[in-house]
Amino acid sequence: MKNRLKDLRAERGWSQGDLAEKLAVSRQTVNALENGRYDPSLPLAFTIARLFALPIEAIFDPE
Amino acid sequence: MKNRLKDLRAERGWSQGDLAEKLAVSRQTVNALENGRYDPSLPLAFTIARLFALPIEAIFDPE
DNA sequence: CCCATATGTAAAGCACACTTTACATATGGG
DNA sequence: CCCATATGTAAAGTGTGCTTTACATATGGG
Repeated sequence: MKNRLKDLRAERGWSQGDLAEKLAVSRQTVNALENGRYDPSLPLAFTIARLFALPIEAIFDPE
Repeated sequence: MKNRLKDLRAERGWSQGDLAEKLAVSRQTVNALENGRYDPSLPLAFTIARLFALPIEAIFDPE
């Protein structure tokens, strides 16, 4: 599953640690998501979508 | 996390087994999702949304 | 009455989502 | 140069998403 996390984060000038804090997950989790090592849980996907004020479908692409 | 699976399935006159087959998961998984025992993975949420032709946010509610 | 179909649930097992701790490397500012 | 910050990754542990097999119960049609 592809995602636009790295772009969305960079647009806002946030570090992975900043994003992790806002999402209440570890920095390693953010890194793993950005680099496609695994997909977020559905609840985390909702948290991410809410943070960026976008639909889940606008951030994640099942491809 | 709440979801509208049971309603959407009933509207179409499908059994849990029918839905499981269309989603390519086990009937127990459909039953567990409908009864809120756990949330689907993000890929499965996308499959469900595609099947019902609805956005993920129209089916699942993180509450 | 039977039986087929639908639903709920349990147990054991595997894979993955996420954690903490830890280390390596790059980069830019003093 | 140094050091702080940012990023990538690894290992071990926990919980959960999903599987297969299995059993119990309800319900409606013949």
